[in-house]
Amino acid sequence: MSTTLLSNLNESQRDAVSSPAQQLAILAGPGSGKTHTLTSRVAWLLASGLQAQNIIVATFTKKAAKEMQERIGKLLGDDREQKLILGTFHSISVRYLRSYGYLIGIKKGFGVADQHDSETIIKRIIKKNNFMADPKATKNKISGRKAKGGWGEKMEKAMKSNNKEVQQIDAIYTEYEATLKRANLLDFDDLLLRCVDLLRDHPQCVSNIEAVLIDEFQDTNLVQFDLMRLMAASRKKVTIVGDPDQSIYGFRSAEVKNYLSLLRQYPDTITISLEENYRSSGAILAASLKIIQQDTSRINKSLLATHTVGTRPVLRTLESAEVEGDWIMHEIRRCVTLTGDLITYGDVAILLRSAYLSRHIETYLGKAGVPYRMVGGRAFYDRVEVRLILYYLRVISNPADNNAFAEVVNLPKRGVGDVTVKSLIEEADQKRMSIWELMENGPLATGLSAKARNGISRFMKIIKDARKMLSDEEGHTIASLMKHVIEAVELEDYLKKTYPEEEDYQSRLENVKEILALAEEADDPESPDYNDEPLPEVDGLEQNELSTPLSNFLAKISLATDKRAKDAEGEDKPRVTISTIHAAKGLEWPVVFIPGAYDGSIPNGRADDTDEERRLLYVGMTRAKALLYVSYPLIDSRRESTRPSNFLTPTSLLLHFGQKGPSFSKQNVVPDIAAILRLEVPKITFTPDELPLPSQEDDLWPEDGTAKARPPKTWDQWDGTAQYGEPRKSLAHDRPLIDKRNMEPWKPSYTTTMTITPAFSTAAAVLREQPVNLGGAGSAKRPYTFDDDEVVDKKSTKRSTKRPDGQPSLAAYFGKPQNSKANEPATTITAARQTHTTQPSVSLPRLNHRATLSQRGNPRTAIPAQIAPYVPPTICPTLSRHRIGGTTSTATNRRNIRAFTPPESNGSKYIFLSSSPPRPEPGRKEREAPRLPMPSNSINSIVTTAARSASLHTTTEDRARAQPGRKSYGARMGMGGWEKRMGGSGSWKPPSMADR
DNA sequence: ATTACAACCTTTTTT
DNA sequence: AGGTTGTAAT
Repeated sequence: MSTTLLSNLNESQRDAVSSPAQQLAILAGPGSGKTHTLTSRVAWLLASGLQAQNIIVATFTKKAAKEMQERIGKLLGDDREQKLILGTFHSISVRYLRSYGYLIGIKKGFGVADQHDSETIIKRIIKKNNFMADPKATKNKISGRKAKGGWGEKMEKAMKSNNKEVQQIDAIYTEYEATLKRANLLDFDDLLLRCVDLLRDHPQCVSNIEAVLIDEFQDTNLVQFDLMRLMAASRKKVTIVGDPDQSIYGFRSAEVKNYLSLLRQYPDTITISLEENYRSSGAILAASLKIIQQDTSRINKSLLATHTVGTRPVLRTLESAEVEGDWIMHEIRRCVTLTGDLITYGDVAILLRSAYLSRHIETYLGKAGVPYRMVGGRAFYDRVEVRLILYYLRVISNPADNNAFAEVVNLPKRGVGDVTVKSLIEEADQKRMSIWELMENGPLATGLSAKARNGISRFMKIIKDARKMLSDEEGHTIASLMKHVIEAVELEDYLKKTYPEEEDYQSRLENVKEILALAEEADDPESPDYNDEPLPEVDGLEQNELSTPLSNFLAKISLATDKRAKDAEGEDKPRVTISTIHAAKGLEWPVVFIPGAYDGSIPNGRADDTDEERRLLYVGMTRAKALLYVSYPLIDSRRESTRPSNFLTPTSLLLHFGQKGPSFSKQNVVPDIAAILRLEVPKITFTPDELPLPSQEDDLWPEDGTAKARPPKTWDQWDGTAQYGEPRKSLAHDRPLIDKRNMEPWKPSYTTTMTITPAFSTAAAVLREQPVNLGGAGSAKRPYTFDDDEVVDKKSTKRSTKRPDGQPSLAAYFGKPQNSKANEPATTITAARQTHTTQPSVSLPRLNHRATLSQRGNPRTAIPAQIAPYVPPTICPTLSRHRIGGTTSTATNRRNIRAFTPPESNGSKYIFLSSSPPRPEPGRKEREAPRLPMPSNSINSIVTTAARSASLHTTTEDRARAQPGRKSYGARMGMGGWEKRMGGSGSWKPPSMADR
């Protein structure tokens, strides 16, 4: 068992999983197999004799918890994973509070106040007191203080403080807490704080706990750190996994410093770093590393590419946010079309700093018929119809919940307006009771109109009826309560009236059904309701259930971040994903766009921690496997002019980005993508005329973002984009952009043998788009578009003599010592490339093949064994397939799940290599604790790793010729096939089955 | 005076 | 999409 467990891991992962250390810190860079390692660690602990019910695994998101449980389940093969105490910090806290909360005076049936509730309460308090504070900011401040361990002494200081603002927040805080208490609500921070109280005062609750494992440790705040310590108090066996570079929740009081606190708290902590990246191309990693290294205060940590260098990331300037949307749509189409079926819509993600930035993008995707789904958009639970039902249930569960009462007393409209509600709340507050009690008990100071009074009593009647059902012996399932509400408010009629559009109405009805189904699931004792095992009995401690099935159901939903984007019909259809960067953490896609990379957006104007904004960009970039596009408009959606993000302007970045999308007709672009995705290189055959694209190149918009007129594109049916020079408005957005064929991803026809002719490429353009363009003639001409004088003016002269600091030399890329003359190989490359581009057409490699279509019509094929990329022994096939997060398209998943057979050892057949050579790791065995990771030469290591891959894997004649010294690396990996193919003839031929 | 509705403006990130 | 503001209807 243990051997099987470990055989799926690389060396450092194995060390981590099987470490006997009491306290273990795993620093895991992006794409390093973090989840895999953590799940294996859990399995390992179980195998070594720990009991599942005595292990706590805390994650940060519900999604992560779910995935973790599934993966542990798969690893174990029995049902023990069900017994783990596994969930988000918040949900684990709720479980403890439910069972033991009585010990610290928590009242039965307590509810959870979510973000929205907290905000409305604060808003009301602000209004009532005529404060000028911003509710959201205030909420964050209050939450921040609570997350730092409560109000305590700080409040006392504040009382004495003369600072008006502090005093104000203080007043709001006091009233806010009182309101929550009266309504028997705990907010998110309370859940953690109260649980800390509980475990501190009654450590017996966790006396059974044998091990505590924390995921995404860099996102924990001080309270969560305390919680971890308290949970682990009895055996002090702790494993944490995290990456300081991916700390993006500082705004929510996450403390990167917690890692240091850990070392202080447990001086014997062993730290192990996972450095190999199994996700991204070398070029993407190199660029990402450049970004994150701008933060000089960070713990330097290296990142080692295991994939080929691949195509340079793109940094694109566009005229406006609108054009940016249009451009993204075209680039997506270009990717999908020109790579054959290597890339589908499901492989593409658009990651945003802010959700609202999606507007223009959605418009254009919608117009072009590109299917997409929005993650982190309005959640399922935020839909009006769902909220209505849930808030009714909350009043039913807890009539003292004024918030919920106010939310739905006039939904649907019953003639109870804002004014009435407001005065009721105020009176109730004054009398220290709930509105409900107020209405039940006493004479009202508030004068109510007959209409309002009538409306309120109709509302209360519905609630009372439901509560009668609740106290009845039978018929008090959650679903039956829901049905009662749905009927009583005539929800269907209401929805039909409010949303007359049939489609809209139907989808809302679907949501109602969905929430009903959820309730039925919760009612069903048979359903495998994840994570609802009661806490294990602890000797000498009584559990006292504080929640009812209903309140538990509601609490769970409050904690559900899970945007139920379950579109049953769309499940099979690949879709472009649009998401915030935050919500994309832990996920990966072959192609990633990061639009809106302008100053004010990233870094965000409201953010006060620039380093965190930078990390956010880093997280976004490292989601990409093969292609990465960063872009910014010169005019944002508010029509204000912008400057590119400061993170992207340093000179040292120039080499790492291209200015526009790659030329897919260049011979290594598509094969490299295939290699990174571990797919067969598609056979691409079509005539240019048939291309459902206005251009094969990313040349529809000028690279500097100006609106200059461009030569009209001769492409039938194309009418939208040839009109540069017109004012922005006049782009023909409302006309159909593309003809019918484009509604579907293009599929290659196998009857026509064809080549792609670069329609508008000049030699210079082609040069500029070389996947790894390191400053040859093409880029020297008009290197980059930043309005950074220094760069534009000096570069062309400076480049050949002296490099700006931190700018890796060409030599570095090719693995030569830094001090060798850099421009020598450059000229050679240039010459070779020019020779190359004099050929009229460039063929993409043709490979015979295409096994039977895989399940459910997915036209893509996994790599058949005989042409599989070579994998060096250290890189385990399953790991390279590992994926974190499970929400990319099913098509993607399917492809990745496919068994991968390492090739037999006849190297000469392998064509598109991936993966870097094994890296010797001297001294790794005698690891000492605690150890701050990494020598600081990580820049070099990534660059040279990338360089080796380049020379090994990017298989063009010109590059091969440009590097006389290359063979010293190359021989190792069986270049025989290439040697033969290149044969010295000078005319490059794509590899094909004919060669076999 | 209160409520309902249409038109406009503004959007950080989330358990 | 939410919130705010202005205006018509009750």
